[in-house]
Amino acid sequence: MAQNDTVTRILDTAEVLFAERGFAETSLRTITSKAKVNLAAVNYHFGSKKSLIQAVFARYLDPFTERFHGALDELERRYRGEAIPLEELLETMARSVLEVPAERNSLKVFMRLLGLAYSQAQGHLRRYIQEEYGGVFTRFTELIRQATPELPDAERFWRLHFVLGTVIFTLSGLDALRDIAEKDYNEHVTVRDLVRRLRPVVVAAMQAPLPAPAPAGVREA
Amino acid sequence: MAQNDTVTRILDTAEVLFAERGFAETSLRTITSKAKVNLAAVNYHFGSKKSLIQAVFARYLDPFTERFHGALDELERRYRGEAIPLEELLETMARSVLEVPAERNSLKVFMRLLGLAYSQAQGHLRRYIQEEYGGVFTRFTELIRQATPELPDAERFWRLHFVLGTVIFTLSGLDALRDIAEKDYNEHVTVRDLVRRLRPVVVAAMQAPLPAPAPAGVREA
DNA sequence: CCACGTTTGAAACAAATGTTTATTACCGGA
DNA sequence: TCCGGTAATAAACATTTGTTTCAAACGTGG
Repeated sequence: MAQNDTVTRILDTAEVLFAERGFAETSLRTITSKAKVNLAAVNYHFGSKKSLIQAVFARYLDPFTERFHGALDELERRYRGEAIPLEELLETMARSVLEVPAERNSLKVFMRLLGLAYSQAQGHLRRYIQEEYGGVFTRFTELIRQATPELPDAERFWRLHFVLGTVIFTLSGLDALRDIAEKDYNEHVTVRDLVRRLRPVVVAAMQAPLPAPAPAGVREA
Repeated sequence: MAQNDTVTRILDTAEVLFAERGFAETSLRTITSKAKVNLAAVNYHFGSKKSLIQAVFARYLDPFTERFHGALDELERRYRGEAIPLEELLETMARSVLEVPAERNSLKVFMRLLGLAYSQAQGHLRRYIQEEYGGVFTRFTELIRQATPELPDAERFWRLHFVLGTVIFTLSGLDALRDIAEKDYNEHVTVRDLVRRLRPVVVAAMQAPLPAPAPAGVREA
């Protein structure tokens, strides 16, 4: 159990430091000293810093995709061929996201990591996540397509990313925002609280009227 | 003009490198070599890397805040005391954002920088932007408050950040998304195009029905 | 044309980074 | 008990980082 102990201690420490400061801003020495393991342990157990970063993500995304796939399975079984309602799909995704880190206790970290994965755009990370977990996302978007047949394909594509942006952006920047909200409105905000607030907004966004058609003949660099 | 030339050449090069890779991932040597200036020039003209980062932001945000303040002035004059409609406010903000980098030609860079400012959370950057440009944002949110009297204060606060998340997230990650969209839907997407698509979504998000009240007595870490 | 403050230039600096190397400690199975 | 490989440790490695130094080049006002 000694090996496992070192490995998980590294992962536990790394994930919160990454979430707090980003990848480049977190050195292996900071991680190992805080985790009380030897500096060389990271390269011994993971091979490199890149691989450590990927391992941190895998520890969240592996259980998530499994859970999410399972939830979608049940949803498809329940609706046997019928199109699954949009709210049902969004609800299921939210529940799957919320359940995973509950096994640990750091939903906040999970969200922040997702945000970093998008913005920091460490080339290797984006590629890794795409190749490793792109499948479940493809499946989800296909179900969304069936649930919103009135939307043109391109419009649905963009709206999905709009709401994805809302969710990831808000939840990953939660700490900073929470401070302001608590000071100004004197209410303590939990992640679940935010999800409750996000629900009607996300649904409204997906069902908003179509935009005015693009003015023809306008060019831009 | 020799000094100015070096300074702007550094800024021009730095802003696109920062936008592409982030701050920590961009070394001064990369900047100066690409800009064809001496390594020491950055420290000579800006003092430090931190100050260079702030200068990059100032070059966008100074004209923006000036323009935005002016646009809000005119709006208040036009409505002389009446509450300004929500769409009008959002439209004005969008226009102000779009106009600024048009003077240069890198709206993309501007958006990406905004995204980084949020996510990378370099302590000093957040503080700098807040102190230097917090005023215009406060003014804007107050006008939004008057335009949406039906929203509880806390709800409006969060929704503003929801839509802010949508916009910044989408526009700052545009390049990656554009590639997918172009491949799958065979349409070339411009920023102005996205803004057109964002408009109804943002309005719908702000006007979505209120969320169900929070279940009482639920605690969370 | 000269002198002086400003800007550039090449080199060096100290500090920090990810990674590698030997050496030692550990510990379960023959 | 002793042997095997696995894991932990301390030290060193080569790079890369931001910053500083000091001399040379520049350009402008007297």
